[in-house]
Amino acid sequence: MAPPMTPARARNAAATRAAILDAARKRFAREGYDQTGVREIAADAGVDAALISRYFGGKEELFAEVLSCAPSISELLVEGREGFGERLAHMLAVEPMRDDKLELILIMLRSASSPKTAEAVREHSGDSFFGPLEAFLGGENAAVRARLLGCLMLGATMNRVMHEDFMLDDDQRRELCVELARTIDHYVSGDVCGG
Amino acid sequence: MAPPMTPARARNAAATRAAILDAARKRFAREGYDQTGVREIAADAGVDAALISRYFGGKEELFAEVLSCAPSISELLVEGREGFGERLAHMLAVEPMRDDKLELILIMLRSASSPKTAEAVREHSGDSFFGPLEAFLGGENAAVRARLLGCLMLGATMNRVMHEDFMLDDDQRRELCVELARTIDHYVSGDVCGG
DNA sequence: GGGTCATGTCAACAGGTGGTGACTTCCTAA
DNA sequence: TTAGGAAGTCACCACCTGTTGACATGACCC
Repeated sequence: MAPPMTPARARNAAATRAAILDAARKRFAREGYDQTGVREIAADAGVDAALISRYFGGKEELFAEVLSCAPSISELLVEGREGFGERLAHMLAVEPMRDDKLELILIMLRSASSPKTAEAVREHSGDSFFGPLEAFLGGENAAVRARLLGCLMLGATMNRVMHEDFMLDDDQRRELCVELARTIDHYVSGDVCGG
Repeated sequence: MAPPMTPARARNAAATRAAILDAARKRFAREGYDQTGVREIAADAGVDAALISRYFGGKEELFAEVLSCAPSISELLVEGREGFGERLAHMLAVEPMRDDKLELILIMLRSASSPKTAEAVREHSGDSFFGPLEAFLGGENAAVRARLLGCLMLGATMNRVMHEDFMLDDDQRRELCVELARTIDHYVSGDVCGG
């Protein structure tokens, strides 16, 4: 008589930790820190809620751990400058939301207002967002251009999730994508538009 | 012998309502819906927390009322197209945060993640943000350009409040302002940059 | 001046939150 | 085979939140 339902993972602490971390990352990205309860995370992970406090110390520490494990912005940059604007704009505006790519932005976006997480989000976006972006851009005013790109990325993502796909139809979203790509490339290259 | 401490407002329902509304607007803009408790709002307004439910039906209805009373984006548009980009960029990036101007954006920003308010925010931003903006822009693709401006405004505001003034010094913020103004004017005029 | 209704106060409740400690179960090493 | 500890489960606590109903008090009209 086997145990009623060994849930694919049999008393493996590392796997349990990973499962919690994974469930938390998805929940935080979709709902934000405040709207996510430890019981929901635990249910998703198939574990008891008490384990979250046991393994991570608490919900707040779990969030910090999620942030530090989340994929950095670097994954967007490895393909280099060629067609960067188009790729990024496409991902921001027309592609179906890729959780694995935009997850970090979504987490930051939806948890930036919570005082418990604001500090962690701020620190992490400095280290894992603007840092790599500045290095990628290079040049004298890289910091400023990185912020401009950041505005565009955060604003686009927020607008897209707040309203359903910007409240635009597919054609309009493609138009938006074209303009977005131009602006992004403009910020990347660093040359001015109007003289 | 005057009453011991008539707190500036003596059993005036309209004034009490207004005081609650005012306190709520400021709190919602600074902390967001979730982080604001009815007891805090009531304390700011100098009234009892029970009056919020009595006058507005509940916290959620109070938020809706705040939204519908908040100044629309139109106030930014009345000065017309001349120097619009520079004015807007200046306000977004270098001016000290004007509560009266950016309050609506801040409220939407900080309360967009809460399921209780998401619907109201979505509706209101359609009616009071993108609507007037589209009308202001005019032209064939006004809807798309309005969204682009929306991305920039939301993203800039979010970046500015998330990090302390973009994590930039004054000179860099002025640089950022210049580029921002260019991009804004570009979206407003609707002509393309690179050919 | 007294009745009456609007206005304001207070205490308590129900629901939900994260966290904690005692208990059980399973694996493993002596 | 059996102690011992790791891994997991459960019940419960303390806290906070929005809301409600009963009560007090003021103003206003007859």
